[in-house]
Amino acid sequence: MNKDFILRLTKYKRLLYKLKALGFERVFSNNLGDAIGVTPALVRKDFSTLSLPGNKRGGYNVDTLIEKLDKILGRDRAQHVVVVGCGRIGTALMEYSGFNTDGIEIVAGFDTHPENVHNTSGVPIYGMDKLTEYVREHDTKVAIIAVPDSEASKVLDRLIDAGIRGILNFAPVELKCTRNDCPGSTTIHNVNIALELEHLFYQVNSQEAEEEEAHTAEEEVSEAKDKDA
Amino acid sequence: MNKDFILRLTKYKRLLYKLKALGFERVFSNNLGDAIGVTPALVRKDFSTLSLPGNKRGGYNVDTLIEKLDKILGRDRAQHVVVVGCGRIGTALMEYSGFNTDGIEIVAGFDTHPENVHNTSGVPIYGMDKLTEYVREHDTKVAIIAVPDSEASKVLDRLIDAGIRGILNFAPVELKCTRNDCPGSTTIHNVNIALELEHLFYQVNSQEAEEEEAHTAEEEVSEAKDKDA
DNA sequence: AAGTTAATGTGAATTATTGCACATATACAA
DNA sequence: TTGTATATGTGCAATAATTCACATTAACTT
Repeated sequence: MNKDFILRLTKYKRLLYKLKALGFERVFSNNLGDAIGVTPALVRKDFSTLSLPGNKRGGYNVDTLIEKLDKILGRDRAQHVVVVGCGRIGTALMEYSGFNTDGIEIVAGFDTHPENVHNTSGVPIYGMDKLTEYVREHDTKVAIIAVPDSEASKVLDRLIDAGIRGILNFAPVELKCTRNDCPGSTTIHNVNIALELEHLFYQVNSQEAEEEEAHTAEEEVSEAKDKDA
Repeated sequence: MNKDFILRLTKYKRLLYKLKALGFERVFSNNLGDAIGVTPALVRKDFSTLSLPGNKRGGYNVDTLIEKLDKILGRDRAQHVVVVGCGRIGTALMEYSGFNTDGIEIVAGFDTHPENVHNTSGVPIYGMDKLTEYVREHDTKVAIIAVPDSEASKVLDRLIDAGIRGILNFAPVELKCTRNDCPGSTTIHNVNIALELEHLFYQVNSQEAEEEEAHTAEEEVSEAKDKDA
């Protein structure tokens, strides 16, 4: 069960919801493949490994796929998230519009100075001292870390202690769990924006280098042609 | 040249900067491997494919690695980014602290209503009508999209027309370039927060399911033992 | 009702990625 | 200077991921 695989599943699911909204009743592996950028064979293989059934000629039933994928991806349960750190990024996330349609809800925010938080989102903001209690009481499993990097690992510890099992980290440090009670039991995703940008710069730069090379090669070819002529 | 590979390179680089700051002069493949979570063999393989030289006993020279990686990752050029959409997320990014140390700088923001933007970052904010001009004049290659989903693909088009080659998209839609002049020439990274969260929920949920299973299995084992006894 | 077309489902082949293991070289010690 | 320990560099092996190719079967057509 690999990262890319799960990512594809969520992409399938979101796409299927959109298709359903458009009135689609069934869909083919090549439609799905085109839309999320993989080969139809891979789509079929994915569905095959999940035992998602299709019809030999009629493709896949959209409703069936959605239902089964929702189950597999755990949408049958409430998907509640807390945000720790209510600065610019934290509060921005609370207002983020892309969640509601996915059954995900940010239910609370925590900050060392909740009284200073400028919050227009309607999500309640509590002091950090309430964090553990809240998470335990509400049996919250997923949290977003949006604190400064200096606080991040401290917060991580507290979250794990409180029972959080999935963490999305926006702090500009690569968090990973070093404690012995953690391996396997807590998943951390780092959204490292600087890293993403560097990645982009690399691609852009190397692309340009390639193009220059290609250009040079072209020139050489045309020179060769000139020679021939 | 795969995605994970490039990601590892940037991780190596960042780690090396930290190590340099700590006074390290050389470093071993197992140090690096431990820190970024891969085997030492893979580190050596990576460096080998990039012809990054090491010493048979003395490991790798930190300065050399940094210098070469910076070149490979394109840090020898200015790394300027513009942000399109100066809402909560856009302005939050402008204040983001993790960039400066990486030679990345957000140089301008664009918004349909620049006069309404509450901006404390010092980054100049312009109207959308200035976007193309600015990008062309400053030869900017990378942009962040932080507009509502309804605007995202429109903005994407404008950015590509203006000459942007790398895009980090925070709008809650999966952007990809559908135009014929685009394939290969523009790289788009989607930071889809909802997708990330779904991913986490999936992992958390499936982990719990596994644990329950394991628990059940354990019980069965202990029952079997009871039977034996 | 029979034939044809067009899709799935999947074993096998291919390709990409990662890890192993050891020859090789180099820093350091005695 | 000689020996030894230790880390690299890399062909090869193992594993994982993807694609191919085609048998299979269900929906349409006639």
